[in-house]
Amino acid sequence: MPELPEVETIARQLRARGIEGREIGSAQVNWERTVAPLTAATFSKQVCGVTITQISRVGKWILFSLSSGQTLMIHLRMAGRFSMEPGAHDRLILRLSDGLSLYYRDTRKFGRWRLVDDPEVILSKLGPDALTRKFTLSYFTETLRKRQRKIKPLILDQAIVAGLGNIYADEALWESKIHPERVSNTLNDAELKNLFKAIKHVLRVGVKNRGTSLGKGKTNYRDVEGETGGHRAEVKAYGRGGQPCKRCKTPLKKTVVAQRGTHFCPSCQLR
DNA sequence: GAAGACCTGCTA
DNA sequence: TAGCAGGTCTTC
Repeated sequence: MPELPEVETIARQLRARGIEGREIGSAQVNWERTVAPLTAATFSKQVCGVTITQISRVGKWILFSLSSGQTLMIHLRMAGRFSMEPGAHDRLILRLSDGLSLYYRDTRKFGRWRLVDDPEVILSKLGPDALTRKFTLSYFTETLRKRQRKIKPLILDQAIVAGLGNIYADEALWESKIHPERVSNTLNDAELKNLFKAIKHVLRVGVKNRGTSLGKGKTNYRDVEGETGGHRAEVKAYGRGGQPCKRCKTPLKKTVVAQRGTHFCPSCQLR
């Protein structure tokens, strides 16, 4: 569930909570696959006594730089979240200096904590982060022209551009009036530019609103403080099948594209 | 490409 | 009870 804006919100809040500079006294791993391929014992041993020097984000990854020289790379997948308070479904707990604890909660157990010597082993497989200057219009244009693939799965592909997930992909396509099944190399210059700008726009606004929370319950997105994201009210396409388009009033359609639920306006997003 | 796997919980 | 969910990985 968390995409770039949600992950960025969480990284900012972890810094605001003073996690940087704290030493890990011990790690309690309650679901061993979270730290795979390491075992819980090896993971705990390797992070014990190590200080978290810096917290950053690339795409949907959260990076904890460690004083040991290693990097703890965390991917929240569908339902991972952090809390400063204990709760149900805590899969990993870091006991930090000064009595502070950091709780990693993950109802669906999909999230992964990777302890690596060199983060590039993972990061080099990603395309540029959508909100950095590395993600340029010329890169985007050249990359999409070379491909002959439906546009929605292309912009969801983290090796092309890192950060978009199913919500913001639908939002960016709605914003730029492009049908999700358009084939990438049929897009003209104006369309490519509009889509590029829309991707940056929807993600920036998403960050400003501290992410998007939809449904209810234990798998719904919450930030570190337990708050829902404020972007829900700004969503134009995702989850709005059957409701009127906010541009032209035509009822939006919900279909499946590349095995993902997809929401679009059949009137203003032309194929 | 598509389908299944990994998981649990919510909704219809 | 079946179907679906904000993500990715593996295997056809």
